[in-house]
Order: sequence, then C-alpha cells, then structure tokens
Amino acid sequence: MSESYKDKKVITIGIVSELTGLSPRKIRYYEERKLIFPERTKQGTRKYSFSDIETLMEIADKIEDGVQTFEIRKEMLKKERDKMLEDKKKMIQGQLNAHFKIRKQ
Amino acid sequence: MSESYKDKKVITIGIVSELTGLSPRKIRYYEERKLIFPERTKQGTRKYSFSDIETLMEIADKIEDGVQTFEIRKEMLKKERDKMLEDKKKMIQGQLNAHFKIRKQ
DNA sequence: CGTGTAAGGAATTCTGACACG
DNA sequence: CGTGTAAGGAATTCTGACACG
Repeated sequence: MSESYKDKKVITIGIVSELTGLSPRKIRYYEERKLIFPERTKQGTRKYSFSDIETLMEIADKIEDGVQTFEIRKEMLKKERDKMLEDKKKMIQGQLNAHFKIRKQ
Repeated sequence: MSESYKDKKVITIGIVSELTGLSPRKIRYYEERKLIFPERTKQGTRKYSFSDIETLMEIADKIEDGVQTFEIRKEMLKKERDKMLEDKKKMIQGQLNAHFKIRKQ
C-alpha cells in the first residue's frame, strides 16, 4: 500500500507525453475534461504521477474505442463511489469485529 | 523487488532540486564527480529517478559531515562490490541447493 | 574542492484562440 | 467533440567559464 513513488506528482508533461505516446495537447485536454488532476509547480508547470500515466493510458484506450470523455468521467466517478462504499463496509466490519472480540475468543 | 517506479528516470532537475533542497549546480556537480547517473532526453535534459533523489540526500549528508566527493565515490564503489559478492554467493548457494535437491528430501 | 553566478542559446511549458469536422 | 497548430511570453535547462577559498 505504500505507493509513495507511484502517487507522487513529479513528472513534467513532456516526459508524460513520451511515456504515454499522447500529445501534450491531448493530455491537457483530458485535464480540462476532469479525467486527470496534475499538480503545479510555483510557475504553473504541470506535474504528473506514475498513477496519472496509467490513468492516461486507460483513457487513451477508451477514446480509441469511441468512448467520449464525458462517459469516461462517469465511469471513473462510479468506480470511486463503489470503492468508497467498499471501504466503508470494511471499516464497519472491522469495528464490529473489535466490538465482539471477547466473545469471539 | 519490482522497483519499476523507484528506478525509472523521469524527473527533471528543477523538481529534483525542490525535492532535495539541493541547488541544480550541486546536483550537476555530483554527476561530474560520478556519484549519480541521470539519463537524458533527446535534447539533453537530465532525468532522475526516486532512487537518485535518495542517493542525493545521502550525498548531501556526507558532504555536510565534511566528506569529500572522492571519498563518497569510494564508499559507493565498495558497497557495490560487496553487494555483487553477496549476490554471487547466494546464486551459488541456490545452485548447490538445486543440485542436491533429491538428497535433501 | 565545492559552489555561486552571469552569459547566451535552445527547448519547454503555458494560455487563449482559430480551425476542422 | 477531440485535437492540431501558430502566437507570444515566461521560465527551464544546458554548457563552459570566472570567482572565491
């Protein structure tokens, strides 16, 4: 789980472009459509993570399949929602387990 | 062991500078002294990995302690040598184990 | 030896816009 | 809608060198 490297935003758009094969124009456009969220340096240069790069490649695949950015965004939001519910479920389960700990032994 | 992210050289010198607190001048100098080995883009811009950043911080600590770059380089070479011997040892041990596998059962 | 700085050039990045479809 | 491109400006990076100590 310690994804310190994978999620750290340190890669500039030129290198992301090389790594993904996507033009800077496309990469900026997907940000405009709220599919990726790079950070910025003080001067405003975009910084991406390895995670962002993976997301970009998934986006590229879907675009190629004719999926519109709006649809892709909906899918991403749905996945996030499902994941949060899943996490919440696990958390509650954990609390229950802790609560009935004595009984279980 | 899959350090795909940690060892991938994708970070430009400006961001490395921010992350380490070292000036670009220092970072380039340590390369000149053969303490780090960034890759280059086609146009010659240096690209560093997270590993490089960690190495840089170790170097900075030693420099602060008054250790000269030449000494640091010697230490690094020594460590590499020791590590290779260790690896070789393990490899041979593995071969021996494989060779006498039947006997061991 | 280690590091700052000014110098000049080349390549990057940014934004807003026009174009095409 | 998705993407290319020319435009103009600002910031980055590079190298070789001089400076100080």
